[in-house]
Amino acid sequence: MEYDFRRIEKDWQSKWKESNAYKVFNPEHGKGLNKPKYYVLDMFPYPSGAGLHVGHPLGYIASDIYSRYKRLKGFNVLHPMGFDSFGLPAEQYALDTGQHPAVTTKKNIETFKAQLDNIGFCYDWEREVQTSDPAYYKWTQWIFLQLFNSFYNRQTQKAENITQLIKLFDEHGSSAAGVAPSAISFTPEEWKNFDEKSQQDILMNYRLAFCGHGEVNWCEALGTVLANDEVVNGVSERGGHPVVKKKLRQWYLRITEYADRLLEGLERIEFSEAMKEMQTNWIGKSSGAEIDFDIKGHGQKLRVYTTRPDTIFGVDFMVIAPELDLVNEIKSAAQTAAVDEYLAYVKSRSERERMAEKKISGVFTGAYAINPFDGREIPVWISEYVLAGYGTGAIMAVPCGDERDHKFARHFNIPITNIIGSNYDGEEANPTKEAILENSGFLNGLVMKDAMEVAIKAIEEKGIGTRKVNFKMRDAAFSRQRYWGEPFPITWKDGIAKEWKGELPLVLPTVEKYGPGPDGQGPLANIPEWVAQELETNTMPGYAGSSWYFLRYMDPHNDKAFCDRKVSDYWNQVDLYIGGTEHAVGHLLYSRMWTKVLFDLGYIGYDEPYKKLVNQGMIQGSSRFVYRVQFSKMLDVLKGELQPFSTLFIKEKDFDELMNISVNDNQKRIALLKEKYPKSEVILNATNAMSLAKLHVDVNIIDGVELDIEAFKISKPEYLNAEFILEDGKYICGAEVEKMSKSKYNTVNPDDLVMKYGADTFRMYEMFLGPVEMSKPWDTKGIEGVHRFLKKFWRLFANETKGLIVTNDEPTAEELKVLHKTIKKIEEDTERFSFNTAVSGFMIATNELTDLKCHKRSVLEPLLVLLTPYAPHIAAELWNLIGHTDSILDASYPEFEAKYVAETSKEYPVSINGKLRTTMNIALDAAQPMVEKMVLENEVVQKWLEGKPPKKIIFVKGKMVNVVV
RNA sequence: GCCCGGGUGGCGGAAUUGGUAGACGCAGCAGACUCAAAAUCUGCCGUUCGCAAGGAUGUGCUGGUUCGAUUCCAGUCCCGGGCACCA
Repeated sequence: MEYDFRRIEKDWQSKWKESNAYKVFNPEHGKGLNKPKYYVLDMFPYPSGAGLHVGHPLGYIASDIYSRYKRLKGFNVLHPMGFDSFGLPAEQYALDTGQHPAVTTKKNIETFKAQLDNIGFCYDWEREVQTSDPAYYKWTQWIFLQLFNSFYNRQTQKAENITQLIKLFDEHGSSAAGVAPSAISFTPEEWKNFDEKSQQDILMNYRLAFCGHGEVNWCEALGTVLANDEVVNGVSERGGHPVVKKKLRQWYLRITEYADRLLEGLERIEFSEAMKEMQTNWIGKSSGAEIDFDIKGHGQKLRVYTTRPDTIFGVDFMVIAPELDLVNEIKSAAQTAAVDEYLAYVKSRSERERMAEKKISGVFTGAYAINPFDGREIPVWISEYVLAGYGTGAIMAVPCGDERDHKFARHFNIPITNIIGSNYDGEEANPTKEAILENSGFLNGLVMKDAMEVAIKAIEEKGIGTRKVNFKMRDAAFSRQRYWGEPFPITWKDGIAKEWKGELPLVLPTVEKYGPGPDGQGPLANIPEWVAQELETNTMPGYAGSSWYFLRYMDPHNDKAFCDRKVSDYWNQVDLYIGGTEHAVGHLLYSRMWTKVLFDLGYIGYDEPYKKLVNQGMIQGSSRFVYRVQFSKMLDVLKGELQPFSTLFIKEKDFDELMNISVNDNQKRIALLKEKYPKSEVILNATNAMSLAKLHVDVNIIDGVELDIEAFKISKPEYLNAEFILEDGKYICGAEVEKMSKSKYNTVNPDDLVMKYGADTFRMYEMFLGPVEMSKPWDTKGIEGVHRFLKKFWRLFANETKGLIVTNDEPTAEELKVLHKTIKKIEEDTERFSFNTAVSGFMIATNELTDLKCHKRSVLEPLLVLLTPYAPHIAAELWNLIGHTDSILDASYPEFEAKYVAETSKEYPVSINGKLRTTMNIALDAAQPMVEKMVLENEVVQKWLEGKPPKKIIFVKGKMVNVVV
């Protein structure tokens, strides 16, 4: 009876499918109610055309193991899967091939599902969601309308319906409590007398989803705007196309109103410190003050933002962002030419240039600001290092305390005032907060961090400024000029945006062509019927559908609500969320905001979606290279035809050496080759034209680093006559770790591994590679070891000749010890997501039981249950083989206490410095001084000190490890 | 530049967080079974001295605390990730 994993896995997968074994019940159906709930969620995939590679399932396997474990522990577990099926690549594909994105998406999803089922996940597919499904995006649109129809009440600190804001305006005008300051102030009467357009324009400034004109990240190549987190180093995250700032009408989410709550919420959830740090940095909260400076000889005031009001006496110059209108109002006649020239220069520089080369530049405006405390005249400069979009777009520069200000002052020879005495060395700025202030008027003698409060109070008393908190985070751009996304249920009439009157969903229409519409509009603008209805022509961004999907899984077929309140109360927060770090400041921030809004409006009962987040590491590809030298006939070169004449594959280090020789020095290159490979036919016949190339080779035809030359020639027939330079009869490939991708020929398809070793082996091997959180290059080599383990495990139950060999004998103490040790280890490891050590635990137990020749049911049965989450198919098969008629999926996880106690010796708990230790484990010569230091709570040690030594002390390598009475 | 992680055999990685460093697996070496192969099993496997028993040394580097440090502290050098003119 052999371990026939192919048959076993096929059988069980179809059995589980037929019996709906993984169906999850909501409480109203009766089945879940008496159990506590547990919600395990994976970040759902974008169904790309490339299918799954071995990197994808890492997190899915971990979550599947944990779900199955929790289920065996008696929880009602929700562990769904779905697809984030709106997005750019499908649309790009449509542009290229003319195939409708819905068609390709459907095909891709089918492939994904087949691949996932192959690995044996316990998804309830009846709960699948697809963001591009009208039944799903109906509710994305509905939630969008909730955002559109809400504002953030700063007094109650939550989202409220827009009608409440209208009421506030009716009663108190623009100065109503809780209403953010507005550009225009108005009384209740004025409000009521505004025409509709004016009223709507004002309301738009408060809606949580709003439309505005602003500088957006415009990507010409993609023909759409991008959110800040979708732009990396001045190019688009997807595709790496250049991004420029452009003023456009766009939809936004007013996420800035939630900045404080998004920060506060981090304290209540289990995210990794790194993740919290990333979100905190992105939100970028800082507190300080805004201060007005009079400008000499102008009615104008210059308002700056600073986090260090304590340094107000150290201000030696001011800097304004070049984009500010104020610049032109205050520039002096003498400086006008210089200022204009500088403005032109700034305008000529692209965002990328600005980021790439940060050189010190700027120009004096000719104006002076007056320090409100000592009346000093401070020159006002403009420079591109001050950003128009942050704070007031103007700063007070304190060179002795700020590195950038210091460099600027040095560069332009501006005299530096020292207010921190010896803490400033004249060479480098010192941003300390601990120094005692000097040359600082009424702040003299104060420690800087204490002086901050004093300074802010003085500023407020003088009426020249206020305490101010600023955030780096901006409102999120929420519209895309694309086709394959949710349409906005919004109509425009006379410049007023209104909720679409029809019944949701507003279905995405079919288009003839997917190209952009007129004037930077989306493809929807090409459809006459759409435009005739005055519908919004933008669509929502990719993160719209993913911002709330975790709620839809709870109640996926509800057509009355996005999710019944009773159901969302039952399933509550996601207990465990597994996914990559790449969504740190995108999806994870947006979905937290949406959750808070839905909570504020009373639709759900909690304001954080994810209780605990585990970031799985990326599995990188381990690429292999061959190093090609190609020669062409001289005659062909002269004719301009570079037909490859002969090909040679050389060693990596020789290739590197060749690369160091200039391309123009072909003779030198050939000489080097002749020296290295004097026997090579190819080189002896070499002519002048040589080309060098480092080529990716498919990792699947390589064993380690050794190239299978025959297989290589079959896959690339053009190299049939190529010559290979061998070392010890082998061609050794170069190796590099890169991102796993088809174009690098370093992807490994899980289907192939499942076919060769089985799903159970594949699952366990992915876990065995190392901690889930860790990124590591894929290496197929070790998979044999895990496969051997499963075969060995099988042989504890059955044997080729005799068949089933499980006995009903009583276990020995030694066997029980193995069992209990293993139970303890696997449980603890599974609880703390240490799946790699848990797999080791199974291997150790199997080895030990094999050595003990233990085939006893009472020992093997609990182990089998233990194994179920990790290798469900083999566990189910063996469970039935040993006579169970029920499903192992319903078995109850064994809750034995692990017992280490052996018959012959006892370990006594000893407390050292207040910490409990289970063993005494000390060097012999060090024992006496240590014992004197110990807090003695232990009879044996007490007696020892009284002169009654224990019966036996066990030493290992001179160290006492155990005490026996 | 700033902020987080992390440096342990030939390799992936363990070490219950201050108590036998290198579990488990891969690779390697030697052997058993076999006509042979596959499969399976046994032994060895950080470095170094030794025929051996055994000794010395060893967790990036330099110090420190401790009876005892891979673990804690200070300094330093590498590697990975995030942010990057946010005043």
